[in-house]
Parts: sequence; C-alpha cells; structure tokens
Amino acid sequence: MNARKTYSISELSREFDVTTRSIRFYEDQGLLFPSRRGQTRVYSSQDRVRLKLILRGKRLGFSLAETRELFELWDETASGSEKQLHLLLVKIAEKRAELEQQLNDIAMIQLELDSAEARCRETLADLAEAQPAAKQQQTE
Amino acid sequence: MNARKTYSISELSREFDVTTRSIRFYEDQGLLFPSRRGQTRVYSSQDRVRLKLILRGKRLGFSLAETRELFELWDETASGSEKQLHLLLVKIAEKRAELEQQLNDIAMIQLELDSAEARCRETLADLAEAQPAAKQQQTE
DNA sequence: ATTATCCTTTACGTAAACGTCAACTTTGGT
DNA sequence: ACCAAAGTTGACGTTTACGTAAAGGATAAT
Repeated sequence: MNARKTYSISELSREFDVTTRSIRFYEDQGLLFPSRRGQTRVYSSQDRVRLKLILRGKRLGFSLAETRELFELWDETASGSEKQLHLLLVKIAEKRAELEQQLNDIAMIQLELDSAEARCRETLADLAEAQPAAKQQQTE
Repeated sequence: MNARKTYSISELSREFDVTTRSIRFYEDQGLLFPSRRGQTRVYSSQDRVRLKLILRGKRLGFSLAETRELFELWDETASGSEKQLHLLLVKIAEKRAELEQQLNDIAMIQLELDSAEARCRETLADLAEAQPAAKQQQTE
C-alpha cells in the first residue's frame, strides 16, 4: 500500500544531486539503513524520505548528528516509554525554537537585502543621469 | 551622529556569546577590520553590526566566505561601476532565492514536527489509558 | 612595584563532511 | 564469453571553523 518502489544509490544520487559518496557516508553515520541485494544497496521509499529530510536539514545548517538524533528518537516512538516520549516532545520543542530563530534571521536578512538593493538601484539611477542614454537597455 | 561608542573584543564576545578566538578569526578571513589603539583592537558600532550579520548568516548556514563576498560587494557599492552594481543585484537575487528555499524547508520541517508531535501525544494518551491514574500529573 | 587581568601573535590540533583515488566484484547487454 | 557500467570497501586527503596552549606586551588596581 505504501509505494513499494525501490531505488539504486545512483538514482537517488541523481534525483537529489548528491554524490554516492555522501549517501554512503550518511549510512556510515547511522542515518540510513538500506537493505541489500547481495552486497548492493537497495533503498526503499522510506530511505528516500529520510535522505530528503537529511538534505533539508543540511540546508538549514543542521549537523548530521542532530538529524540522526531526531531520527533515533522518532524510531523509538513506536516502542517508546513515557520518558522517551516526553524527551522527544522536548526535542521537538527545541527544534521549533531553532526554526523560529531562523525565521527571524531570514526576515532580518531580507530587510538588509531590501535596503541593499534600494541603495544599489539609486546609485545606478544616479549613474544613468550623469551619463545619459549611453546605451539605453530596458531602463523602462 | 552615528552612535560613536566603541567596543573591546571581550565586550563583543560576551554580548554575542562568541569566543574572542572566533572574532579574531573573522578578521583573519577579511570579514572585520577593527581599528587599533596601540596593538589592541577597537571595534566601532559598524564592526558590531557586521559581527551581528556574520552570526546571523552562520545560523542560516552561510559560510564565512559567502558572507565576506557579500560584504565586499556591498563595500564596493559606494564607488561601484555599473557592472559591479549589476553583479551585486544578481548576488542579492541569489540570496533571496536561497532564503526562499530555506523558508520552504522550514515550513516542511514544521509540518514534520507537527505530525511527529501528534503521533507522540497519541501514543502517550494510549499509555495513559492502558495504565490509568498511575500518578496523575497535570494531564488536564 | 607587583599582581592580576586583558590583550596580542604564532602555531599546532581537531571535528565534521565529504572528495578522491585504488583495487575489487557484480551484472546487464551484445 | 566478455566488456563496460555500476557498485563495493578501505584508506588517505582536504576544507571550514574554530579550540587550545605558549609566550609575551599593556594596563589598572592594590
């Protein structure tokens, strides 16, 4: 029922634009556990989702260790004791806080970019005025 | 007119919770240019702003090299040729795109956290039902 | 004057996240 | 049967972003 397609390492490599070396490294670090056909790695759609999450985390500056920790806590959820579950809730709250901080940072940097762009365009306008109609691109 | 306070390296270190080692390293890498009183570094409020930007960038996973590049382009803006200015606009657009991607990533991860938390709470509820009133904290 | 506290440079060490061979094995296609 | 393509396991190299002394100069307080 759950999309039972499987993937080779190079398929995933191409799809997510990441080297096979990296994918194997993530496995080394305990983030992925593909099954094997002979000695060849076979990735399930679950593995694929995990890889997607790893890369998403990376783009946000999460370390592989952090991501792995979350994976582990998540995996324990099924059989988790009450303590484990509360711990996971705490971790989730922590991540939420981090993301809030990042949203804040992004908003601030966007403001910086706004003003940088404005100043940049002003300077360009000044140049255009001092040196009128030198080549007239699509200024309009 | 522009808040002319100055800062020592340890002041900045405390304010932003970053080691003096790091601050000096950022200078090494061409991100900061404090003036000197004798051989002691003296940071202006401009330098302080830059440090803030550096750290903000770091939290978003920007490398020091990337941040430095932006600083350099920005510094060139004042005396910039048309080409330089257009280049800066391009870079600004690139950064905007990155930030968009990050916003996307954050939104996705927030969804993941939502569902993780929900499942976690469900499991906890199930436990509470199977093992009723064992210690009754503030479940309500 | 003498601690104590900052600050400095120089230099070597390190952890994370891969890149880059090298040296095989496996496998699908002709 | 055979070759090229894809996959495998080491093992060592590299970059980034600092940590960690080591050895000494400058300054403020006692």
